[in-house]
Amino acid sequence: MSQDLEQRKRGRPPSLAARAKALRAAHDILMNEGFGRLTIEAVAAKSGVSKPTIYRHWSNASELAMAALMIGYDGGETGGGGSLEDQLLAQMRSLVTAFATTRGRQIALTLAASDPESEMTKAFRNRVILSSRERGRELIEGAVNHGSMPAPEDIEVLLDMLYAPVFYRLLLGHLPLSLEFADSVVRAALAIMEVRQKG
Amino acid sequence: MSQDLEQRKRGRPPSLAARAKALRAAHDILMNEGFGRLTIEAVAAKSGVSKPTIYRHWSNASELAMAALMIGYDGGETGGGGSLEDQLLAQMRSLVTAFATTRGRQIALTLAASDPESEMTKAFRNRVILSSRERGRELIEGAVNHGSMPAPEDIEVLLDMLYAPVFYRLLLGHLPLSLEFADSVVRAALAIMEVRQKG
DNA sequence: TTCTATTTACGTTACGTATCGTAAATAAAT
DNA sequence: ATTTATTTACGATACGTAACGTAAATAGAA
Repeated sequence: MSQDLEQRKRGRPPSLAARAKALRAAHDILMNEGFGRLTIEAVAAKSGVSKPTIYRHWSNASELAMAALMIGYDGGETGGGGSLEDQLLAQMRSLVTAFATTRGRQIALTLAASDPESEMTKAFRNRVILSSRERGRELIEGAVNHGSMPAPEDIEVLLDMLYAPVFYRLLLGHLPLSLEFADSVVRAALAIMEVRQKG
Repeated sequence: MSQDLEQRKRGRPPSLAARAKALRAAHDILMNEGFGRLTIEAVAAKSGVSKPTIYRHWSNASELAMAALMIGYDGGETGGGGSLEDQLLAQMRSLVTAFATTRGRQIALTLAASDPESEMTKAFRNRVILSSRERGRELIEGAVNHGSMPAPEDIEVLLDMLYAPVFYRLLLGHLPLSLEFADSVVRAALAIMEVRQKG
């Protein structure tokens, strides 16, 4: 076997097909019936994947729910090319798309509003809020190192200004979380950087 | 409430109907499908009694199987009246009746042949073999105290001669376990007692 | 190269319990 | 005597795992 391919473990490999079936079923239940109806038994029944197999991939229903929620959200990682603005725009749009639906927002709210110490809440915060912010940091630091933009005076402030408005709307729901809104936030944040550079 | 009636516990009483339904279903499964098919899930499905309720009455499938097996066996306790011979005959017939069917014998064999330390085997030994023997002891001692027969020289030997042949045939199956056989054993044992009395 | 042995995953079925809403009982208050 | 409060059992549903037979893979022997 070629040395640049990861050597496959002995024995029957885990089935990506089974995993995908379970995730799709979980996603369907989340979107169509709601968070409360997402149970291991329901996913097994709907997907045809056995409970032992589901438990081989995820520890509990919360983990599965989180993974299912993430199906439509790739963290902007596909936006590898283009300028910093292009990349940030791609990430923001992906983020917004994942939660813009009514049900998506309900689920996110349920997650964020539950016990702060619950696995679900911690998973949401880590997987979505903090990881999005870290991805943004990577993009900005990459652009600075690349010489395509000057180092910001305070990158933490910049990151907060990028992501706070999106999660603010997501969690409060007082105004629509649209792609236009995502674009505006990115452009405004970058404009601040340009002003600072000129001033 | 009358003081000679056991005061009923507070709260919802256990349901004798539920218990009876579960026992009947278990008995049907034992007789029609065999010991291996007797599972808590099968009994719940067949009887309509929930698994939690079944577990309130019996600790596991083995206990339930034993209880179901005993449905047709009342330990000869109904033979309250009559002579010692009448009582022993009634008990022996009841015992034989419980195991005389092909399936009954298969089940008893399965029980007796399994791991000597298993709960099932212990339960069978205690509930059937030893308790039958103890019931016989009670009947004989009752008759002696009653003055209707003299004390046997060795009651343990007498009990063995009464019950060993029945269980011997039950467990080996080399000859039929019939009501006539039960009658013969009782009469032979009593005849020995009479001979000893005269000799 | 083919065959056999071994390892690991999958599905089936069962286990035994947790949680919750409801039912059936008694105890206490009115 | 009636109503309300409290206790305990029931059924529904879900959880998470055990055991087993089979499938899908690699490793080793021939």
